Formats: sequence, structure tokens, C-alpha cells
Amino acid sequence: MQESHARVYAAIAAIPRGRVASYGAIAARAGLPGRARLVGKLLGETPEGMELPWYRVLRASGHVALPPGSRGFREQCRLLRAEGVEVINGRVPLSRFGLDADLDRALWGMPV
DNA sequence: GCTTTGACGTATG
DNA sequence: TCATACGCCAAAG
Repeated sequence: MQESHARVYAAIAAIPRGRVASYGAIAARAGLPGRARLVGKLLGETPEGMELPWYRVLRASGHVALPPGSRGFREQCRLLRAEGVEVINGRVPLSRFGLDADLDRALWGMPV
């Protein structure tokens, strides 16, 4: 397990219930700015058994990253809605459920 | 080693 | 809103 990987997992685990974050934001918080794809790759390789709120991670646009209609896609929508997050047509309104600067600071404590 | 392939992001038109 | 282009980088072939 690489240090960078551990930090990515930690950043994801820190997302509060009922909230979502983008791949880019996670990468940035893990000290890997510009490496959103790495986060996606990690999640793709992450076994289902791992306890990680992977479903709280979306694209910067608010769209669910998985192929619409796929197993994972439906699972992600289900889990999000179970937390009270609105998923409309495979998309989440980040204006309300995304982590804004204030909450971000409160969570990860630190600035950029 | 080089090329291809992604659960991505930002800029442009 | 959709499409293209380019940046990014670890893995797999």
C-alpha cells in the first residue's frame, strides 16, 4: 500500500454522510493535484469488501462516473439516496450536496 | 520500452 | 448541453 493510496482512502473516508465529493477534490486533498484519474483507478481496483464510502465520489460535474444502467451505477444511486442525497438522472446537485470551501476546511482542516 | 486505457478535469467553441 | 483537445499517470499488453 502506497502512502498516496492511503491518503486517498483517508480523504474518501472523511466525506460526511449525505455529502459527496469529486475525484479531483479527493486527489487534491490526498496531495495529488491533477491526478483525479488515479483516484478513479484506485476505486476500480478496490475490492467490495473494503469499508469505504466510494459511492460518495462523483465527477466534478456531479454525474455518477459509472456507466448508466450498470450494476455499480444502480448501487451507487441506491446508497446515495439512502443517505438523503438526491440523484436525478444519474446526477447530484453539487450546489447542495457538494462540499463547499467552509465544510471542506472544517473537515480536513486545512487550507489549500 | 512504447502504446493503450481508463469510476477524471479544465478550457474552448 | 455536447464535442474536442490536452493534461495527468499507473497498469497491462
